[in-house]
Amino acid sequence: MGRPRGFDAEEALEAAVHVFWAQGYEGASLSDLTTAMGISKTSMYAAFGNKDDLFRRALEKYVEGPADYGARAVEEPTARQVAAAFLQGSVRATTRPGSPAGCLGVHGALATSATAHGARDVLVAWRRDGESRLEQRFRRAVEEGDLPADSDPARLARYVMTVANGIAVQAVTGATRQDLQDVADTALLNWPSA
Amino acid sequence: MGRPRGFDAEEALEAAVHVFWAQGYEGASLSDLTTAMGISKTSMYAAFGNKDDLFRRALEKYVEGPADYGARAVEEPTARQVAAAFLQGSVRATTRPGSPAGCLGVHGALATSATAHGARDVLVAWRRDGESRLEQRFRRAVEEGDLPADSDPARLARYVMTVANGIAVQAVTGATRQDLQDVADTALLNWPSA
DNA sequence: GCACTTCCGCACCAGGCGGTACGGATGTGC
DNA sequence: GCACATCCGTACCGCCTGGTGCGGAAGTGC
Repeated sequence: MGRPRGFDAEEALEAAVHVFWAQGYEGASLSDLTTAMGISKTSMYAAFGNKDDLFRRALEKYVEGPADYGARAVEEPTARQVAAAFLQGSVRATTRPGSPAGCLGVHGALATSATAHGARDVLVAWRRDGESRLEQRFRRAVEEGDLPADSDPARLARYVMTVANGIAVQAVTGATRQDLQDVADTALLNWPSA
Repeated sequence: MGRPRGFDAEEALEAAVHVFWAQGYEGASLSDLTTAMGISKTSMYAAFGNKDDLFRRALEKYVEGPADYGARAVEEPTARQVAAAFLQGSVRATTRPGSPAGCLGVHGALATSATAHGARDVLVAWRRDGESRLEQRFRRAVEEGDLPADSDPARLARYVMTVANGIAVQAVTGATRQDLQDVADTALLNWPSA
């Protein structure tokens, strides 16, 4: 009952994802966001709560969409393929034509003004979670004999995540998709095998 | 002649370096800066110009101080030692006790609000310059027979820089010095040799 | 101790920030 | 078509931003 919402919330959220992706949490002002979303501040507050809530919703949408390569990578059959898929996924996500360069998560995680601490903490937790999923996957690979028994799953996971983070930084500062694919390939030259 | 300045400009600049390092260009407000520097806004403007100029001066001091590992690394005798020194330098600089975690350059390069474009461009240029110094050094290594003849110096340089950038991101989000040293070691396991 | 130069604390500026109060417009179920 | 719930444009809030004008205090060389 009552008058229904005059805009598509999912579409508006999609627009917000792009703004946060391009400008980070702090760099994205409410004006930037609502202009891109095509709605007024009032509508945004009614529909999403506040800037912080909007960011969390946007992050969810980002994780399920452009950044779903993490969840898919761990499904690969071997540890090497997991690592390759993860890095290739990060290369593609951070250099996607028509989308902002870089990674929404990395942008936001480095935001440091006091008002952005909430957003930052969410992102740090997300990154940690991704790393721990990789670690568990690599631990399974050791059990399955797919990685040498003396491998250190935590260390490998951290290595892969670090390279992916570096790729995100490079993408923002102008590296091309091919440049970064070369980096990803280079990073995997020494991958341990059982 | 006239009344001399009541504070040490180099000391004040040092304080500004720490604030920019911890909070990035956008995250560091004039209040944050002048409070840490122990001077008034007026004095800061008289001594340094404006926020942008202050940032450039701070970056210079950062490059000559905490981030001088780049210039020193390329002096190492072999390409492998160059890469190892560069990565170890970045690990140490980004996890230095008593200093902010992470890299001033990476923080600032990801700052994206329109007012920060000046600072960002300076940092992107700095990063590019560092990468090209590494590339030149690796090209020399190929000539000297220190790297295989079919090595790609640009690719190796980009790889090293990418890992270093990833290290900076990880440092901000809580990785320890030991964690990151492990990452650096892992990154060098596959280093090509002639 | 004088004339002069520089410093620097205070009060202020316009503009943007995230966020909200209000009330008329708009659509709903009955 | 009525009563009601919801939407949303406007106008506004206090606060902080980077930056400045002013005038008295402070130190200089002579």
